[in-house]
Amino acid sequence: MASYNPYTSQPPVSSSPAPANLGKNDPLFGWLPRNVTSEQVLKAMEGDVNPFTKRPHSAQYKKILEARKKLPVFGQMDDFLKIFTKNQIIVMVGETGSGKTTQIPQFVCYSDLPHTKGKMVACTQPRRVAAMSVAKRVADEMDVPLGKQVGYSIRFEDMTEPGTTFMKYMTDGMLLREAMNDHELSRYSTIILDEAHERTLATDILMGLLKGIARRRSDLKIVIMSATLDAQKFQRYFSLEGPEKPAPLFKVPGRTHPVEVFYTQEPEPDYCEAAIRTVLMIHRAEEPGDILLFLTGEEEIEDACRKIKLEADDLLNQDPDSVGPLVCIPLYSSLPPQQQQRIFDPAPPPRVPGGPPGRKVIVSTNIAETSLTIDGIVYVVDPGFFKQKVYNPRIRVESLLVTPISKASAQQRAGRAGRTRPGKCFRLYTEKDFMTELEEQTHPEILRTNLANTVLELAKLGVKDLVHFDYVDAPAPETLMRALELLNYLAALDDEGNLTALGSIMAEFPLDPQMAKMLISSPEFNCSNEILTIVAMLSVPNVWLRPPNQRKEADAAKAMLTVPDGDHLTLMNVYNNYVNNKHDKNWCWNNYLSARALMQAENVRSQLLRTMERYEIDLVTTQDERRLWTNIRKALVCGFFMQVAHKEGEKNAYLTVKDNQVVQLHPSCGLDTSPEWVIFNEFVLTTKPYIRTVTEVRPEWLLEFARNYYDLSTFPDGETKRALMRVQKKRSSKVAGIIDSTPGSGRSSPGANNGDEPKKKKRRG
DNA sequence: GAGCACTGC
Repeated sequence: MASYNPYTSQPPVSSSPAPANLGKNDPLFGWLPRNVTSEQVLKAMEGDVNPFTKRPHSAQYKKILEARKKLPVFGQMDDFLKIFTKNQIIVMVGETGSGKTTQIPQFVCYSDLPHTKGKMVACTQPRRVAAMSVAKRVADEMDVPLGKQVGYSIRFEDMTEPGTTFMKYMTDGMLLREAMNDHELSRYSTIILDEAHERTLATDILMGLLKGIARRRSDLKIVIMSATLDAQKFQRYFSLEGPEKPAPLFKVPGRTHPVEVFYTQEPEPDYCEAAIRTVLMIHRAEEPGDILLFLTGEEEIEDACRKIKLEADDLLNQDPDSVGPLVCIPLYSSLPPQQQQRIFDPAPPPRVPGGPPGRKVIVSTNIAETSLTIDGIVYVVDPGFFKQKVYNPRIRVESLLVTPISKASAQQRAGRAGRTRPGKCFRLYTEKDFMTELEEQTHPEILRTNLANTVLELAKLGVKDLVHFDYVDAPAPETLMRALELLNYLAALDDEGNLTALGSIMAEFPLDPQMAKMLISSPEFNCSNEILTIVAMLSVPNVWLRPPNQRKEADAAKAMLTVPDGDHLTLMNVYNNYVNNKHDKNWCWNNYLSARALMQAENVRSQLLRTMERYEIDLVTTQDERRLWTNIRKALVCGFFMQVAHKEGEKNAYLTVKDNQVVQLHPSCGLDTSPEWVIFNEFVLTTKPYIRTVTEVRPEWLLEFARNYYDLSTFPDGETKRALMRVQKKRSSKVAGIIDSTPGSGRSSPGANNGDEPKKKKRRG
């Protein structure tokens, strides 16, 4: 045998097939997959031939390599490779600036050699932009074109080449999707979960899955990358051989500058006012350097920017010799990208040459804590609050609450001051409160959210017992019960909790179960074309723009597009008009519509259409408009029968069916009457309990298309139940009238409204 | 008569 077989002394955890024989001049000649030394890797990296493409390394490559060598993680390659060789699961901690996201996956590729066995290395990210930009960087570092050996996969964009790509960055949600149709994730030899400490829903579910897969697939290696504070928890969670053997930890220091932290002496009663005062104090008294202030939402941010600007201009006029000019830049996600770019503008120049330098203040939501990094920040002002989604399973409502941040979050915020040079962080709470009042970690998303979608995904992932699934943190039983109950009513799960054929298709759609059910049912009502549009519109951010100084004009424009029969029909009408106006941005602008959101809706619509085609769900429509609208409203009932409210009393007060929550129509609602029965897309708890995106429905549809849920014997007593009973009585006598066609036995008169004809509308008010 | 923390499929 001429060539050496590299697999004879392979460690037991691997069961990979033998690679193609390598010639003596191949940079990988003689390497033992998963038993590669740092000497071998360094030699290959510094060699003239790219070991993965067999092409000469470019000059650019060598330059980048020199920069990579300065990263803290690079100096620990040897340690990493040793620990990777010896273990199936590793927990790795690398602080900001360590280079872990770009380097560790490359080290893994050099050791694992996935391309020699037809496998891939995956590295997940919580955000799309991160997956894209890191993949681009790593492709450059490995001297390959993006989308070939190194690629990425995110929703709407697959930049990989089957058979060529062996290093794939992807969003955590995307890997979860793949797992639904490949329960063992068999395409991957190593899976790296990055930013695990963020505890997104997808990462949490992946951790549970991977723990199970690791037991069945000894050839799969797993690397969990996280921030310091969470490492122990993950080490314990991934101790496959019992609690006394936690998963090994690999730790890399960060490369940041020290940040001095200051606390207030007393608690601040008004954090917004205190924040503004602190920013101005820094501006007056501290060395040059930009400021980052964390507030909780758009309104607070815009208000603070106005006030800071006013006061700073005053200071500049009073004392131009010692105070420089100041610009204040708001930052939150609903700002158009162009305005978000402003955060990278340089600070303003001195007002006069040689005068005091200018300063930039960024007033931001939590988006600047994780998603966006801004270089040049020297001062952080942290009032200690953020808006958090919380779910109340009892009344099935998610709401946003201003809550104190966690210690981990406070640490992260402070760190934003030390990216380019030593900085300062001003915390607007006392040190005692920091020590005693703040939680260690932010609650993971799985504990704060409606899990209907997740439970359906888990069922599709083959998890039989959802309650006893090995969660890193188990959700509240009531939240799981609510999800199981909804999915059972939607017929996605049977009474034993098993996934039905319908549920299996529902899970394929990137939609909430109610919307998936509605879409799948819609061909029966000859309106799948329209329901598809409505579902797409409901999946994107609000399309209505309402600039503060043009509210009247915006409302008038909205009225022109409103369909008084229901907000769902209005959404469809907006989309159709958008398409009829050739997707014109100016048309959007003139009608106070967000072109960005409408483009997104179009994108989502075409993705959903592809899934429909895959499952042969017909795209059909009804020609007659009034008939079409009725059919659409019937199809709505098939998904949203649990989100129905009944008008009770005089003053537009509604009561949700079964839950008996008192709610009102949201002021954005376009109905011109207040109908007796309405279906709603969401229940929001803001200043009052509101139902938003509302359409009128007929009670007989509820009884007909959602028989199980509208089994009146399960209803609490009350006006809703009595009203439904009257409808039921009428229906049964109508049915009796049809069966026993004796004249006069049926109550219904000929030509009674059968639901296909429009009703006359009463004007409200 | 009111919003819209942030992601992801």
